[in-house]
Amino acid sequence: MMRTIDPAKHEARRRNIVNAAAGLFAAKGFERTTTAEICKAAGTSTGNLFHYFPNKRAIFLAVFEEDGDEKAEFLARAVAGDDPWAALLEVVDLLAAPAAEPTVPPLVMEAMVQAYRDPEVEAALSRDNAEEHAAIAALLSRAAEAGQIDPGLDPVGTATWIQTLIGSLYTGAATNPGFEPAEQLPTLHLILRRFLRAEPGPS
Amino acid sequence: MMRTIDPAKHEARRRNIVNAAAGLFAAKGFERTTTAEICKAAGTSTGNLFHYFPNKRAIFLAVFEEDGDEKAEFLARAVAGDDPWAALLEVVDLLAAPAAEPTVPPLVMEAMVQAYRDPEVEAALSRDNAEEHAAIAALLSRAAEAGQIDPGLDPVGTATWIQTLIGSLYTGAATNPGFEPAEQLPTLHLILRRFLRAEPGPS
DNA sequence: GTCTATAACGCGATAGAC
DNA sequence: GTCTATCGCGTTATAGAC
Repeated sequence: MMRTIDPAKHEARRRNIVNAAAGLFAAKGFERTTTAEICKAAGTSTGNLFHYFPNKRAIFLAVFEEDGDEKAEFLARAVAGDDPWAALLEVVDLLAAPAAEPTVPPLVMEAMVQAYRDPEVEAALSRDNAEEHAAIAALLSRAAEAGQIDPGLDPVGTATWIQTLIGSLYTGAATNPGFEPAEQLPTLHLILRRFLRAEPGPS
Repeated sequence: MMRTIDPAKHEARRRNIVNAAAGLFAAKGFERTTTAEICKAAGTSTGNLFHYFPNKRAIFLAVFEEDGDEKAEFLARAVAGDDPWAALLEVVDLLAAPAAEPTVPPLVMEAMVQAYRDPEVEAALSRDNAEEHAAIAALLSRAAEAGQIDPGLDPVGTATWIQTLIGSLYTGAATNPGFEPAEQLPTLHLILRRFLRAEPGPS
């Protein structure tokens, strides 16, 4: 008598719940989304939902616990590449890409707000942030050595600014109705090019 | 027997409630702040609170309905000034200044999130946004005419980017613990100078 | 024995009657 | 200005299906 059955079905059901919840969290926010709504959207029921997750917060956290591995690999490969400047632009594009999906920017906003009160959300976000920051800072250092960017810039502080510039695509998409992150990418590249590649120069 | 009393006292009491609520909204967010807490913090009681405001949302809205006049004046004066580039930097500093106050960034985050669902909040924010955007775009046009910045930049799109850059100071302060907007202002100026004043140049 | 569904509890918040 | 009715939420206790 197969004791524990297919973990595949378990995962599928779990994912189904997470996906349904993600849509609701994006549309209505965490607190205004009720567990009953999640159940209805996922086609399941209360008892079942609390069989997969201990509480509502755990569902929210699960939304953001994905695809960490692929990104880490990509970042590692980029840092190790030959052309730091080109790699930097690729990293920027990679990190900016999800902003074009309609549900992601509101979810990111919600996560930033929740990170304020919930230490677990805070931890999850800062882990991701630190990973990206390290990769960007490393690329900036290497690009400076290679003479591709202004060597006078502090890699740590500059990396933070690049992250906030990418973040602007998310906040912009979440707040301005007509803001299309994909359209803004060329401008972001232009800003970075002019900011980073500028001659040290006077004043 | 004076029927309707001093509107001054009314306003003071109202302001008192709004200020107390603002602190709580900043610390705990809108939904997690209870009307009872607001009452306690404001030193009043439930019935009295609902005498001044119809519901909790109205209190939240009142937090953001202030000092509109002074800012509008300042913007108008800046646009009319002699040196558009200097005026632009002054406008940036003015709009960035509140980010240094500890309670403001979380409140702004909360407002951006609430603007998604609440049309009234959305309206209030976009009114402010449009005002600032118009001023910045006008300054960009004048600075381009005066040969102070790259004339190839689209004033409308560039103004939006400048707004998001300023917004980064708020989101950065709200998310990164060690992020000090005041310290980042010089870097913001540097980014703007290099981005905007660059020669049109090739590539 | 693992998964799913129903139903109900306790809590706390809003709002309005007094 | 106090007090409290009403309602909706997250959660759990209980019981049935695969």
